Amino acid sequence: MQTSDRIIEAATRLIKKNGYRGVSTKAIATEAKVNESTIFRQFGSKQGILEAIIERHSDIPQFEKLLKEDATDNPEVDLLNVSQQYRLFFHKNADIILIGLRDKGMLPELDRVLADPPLKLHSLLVEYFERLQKKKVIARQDERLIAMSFLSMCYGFQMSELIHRQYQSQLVTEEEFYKHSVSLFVKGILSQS
Amino acid sequence: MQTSDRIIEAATRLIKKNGYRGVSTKAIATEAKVNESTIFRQFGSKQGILEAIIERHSDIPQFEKLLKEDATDNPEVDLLNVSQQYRLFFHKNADIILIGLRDKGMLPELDRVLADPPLKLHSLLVEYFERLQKKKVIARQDERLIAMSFLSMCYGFQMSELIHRQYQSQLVTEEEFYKHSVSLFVKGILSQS
DNA sequence: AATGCATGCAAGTGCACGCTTGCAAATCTG
DNA sequence: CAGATTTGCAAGCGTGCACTTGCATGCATT
Repeated sequence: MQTSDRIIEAATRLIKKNGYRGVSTKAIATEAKVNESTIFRQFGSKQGILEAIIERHSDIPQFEKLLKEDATDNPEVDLLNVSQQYRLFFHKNADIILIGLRDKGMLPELDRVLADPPLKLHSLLVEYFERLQKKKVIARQDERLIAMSFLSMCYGFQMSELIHRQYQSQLVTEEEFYKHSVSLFVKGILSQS
Repeated sequence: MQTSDRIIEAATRLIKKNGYRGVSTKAIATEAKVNESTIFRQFGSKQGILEAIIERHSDIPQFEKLLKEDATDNPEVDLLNVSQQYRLFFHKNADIILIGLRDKGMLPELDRVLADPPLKLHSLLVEYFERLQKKKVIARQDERLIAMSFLSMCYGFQMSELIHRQYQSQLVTEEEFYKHSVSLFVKGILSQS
């Protein structure tokens, strides 16, 4: 069915821009070139559209694999992989994340898309750094803190891109940022204080 | 006048939680224990409340001083100061930032509170790192990139605290985070590749 | 050709919202 | 105390919103 796709896409575009409450079903219908009644026949209610948007974009990143089975225990390699995966996650879910920021608290599942990945990634990074310390690959230090530093760096860069992209011409490209940041971070955790 | 204060505080609380469009003037009146008509006599319109909220919180951070006149050119010291200032900025403007995230695009000034500080800080950091390189305090590297790494780290940590504080019990405290992160970052930019 | 289904169209319903107004009570000010 | 200002109260206005419904039309399947 092509109609409901057009509705979902139109709604996504508008809600991302104006927030759920800032968009009327009439506006969605116009944007989707569809009669307003069709929306309700397809999704039942306005909230039904939002649920459909979320369901369609449910894409949860798989950090476990990168930091456990596939880990090389060379932090420069592994962390670059993780950062790429995280970046990919932001790109795939950009719409939902932006909607989630605007309409936090509307749907529990929407909040989870926003809150879960960083939490999950932090705990995996803690485990990873613990292991590297036991193997004496990196210096002794508080794993919680280095995990948080690395996570904040990636999270901050991506969020800033999402939130401010329209206002600021790209200061640095994603690729050079991660290449440089990961190596800078690794130097930091390798060196003995 | 105590009445308008109560209205502004009530409105801030509610808008932060539900977004501008998610809060009715009636709800604000109830929360402020004030008659609804009083709101309009005081602020003229619903948008007038929002403008008053913004005006009241206009608090722009002064990074220039820290990175120019007062700079010690010891990066560990200066960057810790900057991070503290940035952290302070987030605390003072937490309400507005959260509202700005929700209702981006409603008022130009609201958008600016959100977008300007990171941009400004980035350009100041670029200048700062340029100078340290000329003085051979730190190794040769792209100032734009180290500035962005440091900024993203601070921005990411603070944004994550603002956005997720309710969901995640604090993983690390602000103080230990900055103490650790700054020193890790400085190690990274000091070491020769 | 007949049946069923998705859609368009037009009209409408009820409700919540932003906002106004007139008047009385309360509170402040000189 | 007198006058002015600020509030509460109650009623109401117009509008936009989410959502419904009945009917007509096109379109695909059998």
